[in-house]
Amino acid sequence: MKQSSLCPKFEKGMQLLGKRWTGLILYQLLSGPQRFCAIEEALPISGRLLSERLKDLEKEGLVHRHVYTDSAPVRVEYSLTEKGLALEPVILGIEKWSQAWIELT
Amino acid sequence: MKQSSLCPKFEKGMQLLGKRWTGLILYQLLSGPQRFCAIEEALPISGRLLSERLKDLEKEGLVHRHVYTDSAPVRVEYSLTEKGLALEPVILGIEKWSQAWIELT
DNA sequence: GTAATTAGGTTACATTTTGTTAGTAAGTAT
DNA sequence: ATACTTACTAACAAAATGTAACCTAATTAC
Repeated sequence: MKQSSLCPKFEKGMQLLGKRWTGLILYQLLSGPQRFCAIEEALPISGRLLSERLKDLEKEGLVHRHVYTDSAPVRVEYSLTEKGLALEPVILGIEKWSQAWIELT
Repeated sequence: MKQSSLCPKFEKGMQLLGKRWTGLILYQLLSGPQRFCAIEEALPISGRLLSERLKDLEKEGLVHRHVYTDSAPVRVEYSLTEKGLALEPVILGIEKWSQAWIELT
């Protein structure tokens, strides 16, 4: 791997979205705060990876994690931060492009 | 992995962009048709993977491959198809988001 | 009291995908 | 004949992913 003349911010941003599941998880959260199991059911992703991705996204500040300790079993809700929400147009753009251009085999 | 109620077109589109390097390769081609070695130099990607990704993108119809046999050594030029070019706003959107929100550690 | 259930994970391990390095084919230049 | 170039491909190690089983703590069913 060589040096690139790419903007490091852009490179990092692409690395985030260019990771499997990230886009779909963010898309799912666009419809509102959701619990772990709700996201797991909505996407064809396994619990292991969902957990891993949510941890990444939280670390990068795109997703917020809120634990409700009042009820049991514990409920954990994930929601988009301002930074995550700022990706909405991009994600909806991908959705539109897919509708327009992708053909199913 | 479970069933999802996701739109299959969107899922496939995300799968494309959610593959490592795809976004950066398309970004690079936005600046015009380019040769294999030019893309390789512009991005921190190895020849093996660049070759693999370009083959994928060609198969999906986002990229066109043109071989110039007149000169030697052979020149191969890659360019965006209409379908690939249609992703321009999305890719530039990711660039803008990265500039605005990514902080370098 | 014992067993089963639920939510949100984690561990262990097989399979795939990546990254790295070396090598190939066809045609030039020396 | 030897070296050099472009655009790859083969071989193999390292990392990421998919799959299944298990864990903890509280709650309910029997």
